[in-house]
Amino acid sequence: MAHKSTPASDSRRVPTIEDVARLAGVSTATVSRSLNATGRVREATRKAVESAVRELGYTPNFGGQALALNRTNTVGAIIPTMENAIFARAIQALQETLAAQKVTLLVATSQYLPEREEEQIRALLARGVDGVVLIGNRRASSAYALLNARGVPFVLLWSAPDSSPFVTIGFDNSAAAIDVTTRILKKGHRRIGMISGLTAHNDRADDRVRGVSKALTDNGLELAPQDLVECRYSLAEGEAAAMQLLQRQPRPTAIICGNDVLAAGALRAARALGLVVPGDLSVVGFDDIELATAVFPPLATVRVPHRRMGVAAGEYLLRWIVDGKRPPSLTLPTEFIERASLGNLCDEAAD
Amino acid sequence: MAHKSTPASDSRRVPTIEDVARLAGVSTATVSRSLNATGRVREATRKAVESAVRELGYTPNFGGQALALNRTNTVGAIIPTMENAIFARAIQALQETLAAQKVTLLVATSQYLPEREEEQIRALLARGVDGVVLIGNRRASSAYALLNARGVPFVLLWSAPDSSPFVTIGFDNSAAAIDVTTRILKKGHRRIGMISGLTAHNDRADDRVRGVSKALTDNGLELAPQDLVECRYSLAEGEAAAMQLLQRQPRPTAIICGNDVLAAGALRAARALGLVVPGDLSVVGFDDIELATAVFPPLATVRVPHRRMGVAAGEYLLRWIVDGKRPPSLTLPTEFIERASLGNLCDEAAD
DNA sequence: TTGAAAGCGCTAACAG
DNA sequence: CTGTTAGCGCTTTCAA
Repeated sequence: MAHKSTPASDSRRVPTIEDVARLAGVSTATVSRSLNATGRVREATRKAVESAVRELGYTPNFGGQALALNRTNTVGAIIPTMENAIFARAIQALQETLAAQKVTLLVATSQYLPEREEEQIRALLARGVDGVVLIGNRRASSAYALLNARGVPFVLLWSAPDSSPFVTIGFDNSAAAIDVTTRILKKGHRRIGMISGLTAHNDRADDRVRGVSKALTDNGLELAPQDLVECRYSLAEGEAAAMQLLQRQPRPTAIICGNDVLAAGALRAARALGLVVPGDLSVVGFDDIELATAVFPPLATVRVPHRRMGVAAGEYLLRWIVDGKRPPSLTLPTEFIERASLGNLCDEAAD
Repeated sequence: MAHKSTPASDSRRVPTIEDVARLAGVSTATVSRSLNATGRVREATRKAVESAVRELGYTPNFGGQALALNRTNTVGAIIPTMENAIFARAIQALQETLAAQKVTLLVATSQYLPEREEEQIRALLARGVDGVVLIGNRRASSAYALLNARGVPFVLLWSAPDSSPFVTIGFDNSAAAIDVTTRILKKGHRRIGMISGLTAHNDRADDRVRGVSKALTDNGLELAPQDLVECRYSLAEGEAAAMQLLQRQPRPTAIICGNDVLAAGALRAARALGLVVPGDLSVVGFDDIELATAVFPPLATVRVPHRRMGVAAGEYLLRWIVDGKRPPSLTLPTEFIERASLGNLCDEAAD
């Protein structure tokens, strides 16, 4: 008791709601009500509380609040990597959207490894996140089971609904790839190679390959096994993959890449082989990150709705967390961005 | 009481330590001890607890744990931006280091804005982070005051100790810039321009400018106001800045850039003006991110100890959090990376 | 409009 | 080696 009556002297101690209550001459309940604007509080009281808060520099204790509310105001996102800018814009937008509602974003990376992703899901859940954002819609059911067991709302980005019964906010990778391929065909290209990210656990990569393949088939061509090289999303691997494709005889006149990083690698390979882009070879990327215009020639690519996905993910999740009602999926458009790396084979022939 | 005796029927409820205790036939204290390996527990008991945990799918409640321990096992980092890869590798390394000790990393961005950074510090503190990582060592004292008031350990990355009394883990930006400049001078360049990030609230940028300036002065040259252009760290602004420098008569034979993104922009400007790099113009960057070798010609640049800073930040902070003892600062070496974008003016003259 | 008091789930003395 | 118990700081009935 004697201990309780003099804690104010302990100036180094982080102030609690009780300190505020004491200083304002009210109860802790009133402080809480006043701060959270829940329940009516007389204006004078509110003012008193406010000034006590200011004087003490009070901030609600996170643990206490989380415990009492059974809510952490935290959302977790697991992205494959932070090493390139692919997910940065979406994450940034997500963070801003959440922050506007006083919700913090926890970002983890999976390095494109399913086990690592599941580990991270577990970690986020253990930290009591109120919602989760994942990239892509194909993963082991055990991952979804974790989320469902806790009843934590989650949305999947970067993919279209697919057959998946989950909330998806993204775009149709396959359709986008079909569109790209069709445009390349229209330019007169017939020998087309593709460099893809590893499709094994990556629905986006897989869908893009399918799209290219379908478009070719629909036009009486085909994406033969040797026309497709899979590798990790790095400049060096993209370069090596392009080298491989360009060694073939006759070599492709166009290479479609699973993302802009791979495409930049392909550009480097072309240069190493003394090939001129787009004169000897056309290259198209995917994502439209800043890198696409940093290289030369600038990359024709597919612009993906980075920010809109991030914003929508935040909004959907926040609403879901509050009202408990699962939102519908959302599919956004992509846009083909024409740039110098894609050349017109017909024109050239006419040269 | 009647309520308390049947909660197990409530299968949807997230299990608590009490459920585990009940199922294992022990007390909650024993469960806690067993799980946290604090205090001796008989092997058989431990096994029983373990199986109960597994059966219920129990995970400690974050709020409860945070409240009891007065520790969230969370560290926050505030970086200027996620849009380019500059900080990605360090953050990744930091995250891995922390994760190994079951500590989660919270990443926020400040967009290079001091007010925004302070806001984020406040937010992190409100979330009860146990430690904080910031970039750079110059900021308003109010920012440091926030940290100190809460007594939260924090480290500053990317800079050298400077005059700052805080724990710094980084490198000497000025020395690195001097080194770069000296090398360029050795190559015979005499008209040297510089593109810098905005130095106003950015000690790294400022130190790099100082370094270049000092090296020039020491060699009987100078960095005149019109030889230096400041802009934001984007490709487009870097390009515009380079345009400005290259319009001068006589134009510089070398441009030193505050980072690789700016350098990539300079490369684009050179190309737009029909200048060949390094024949007509040399360009050097800073950071050595992947972009440096994605562009053509590949950028000579300064390799910064990204990963080592991230790892050290994690280790220092963890130790500090645990034992309460402030660690010393750490200054790491940088390395000049010679690549094709830097040409030899003497040789050329000799051609 | 306000206060008293009962938890939220967990840990750490303290006893045994 | 294990159980009892007293909080950690906050929110939220329930009364007044």
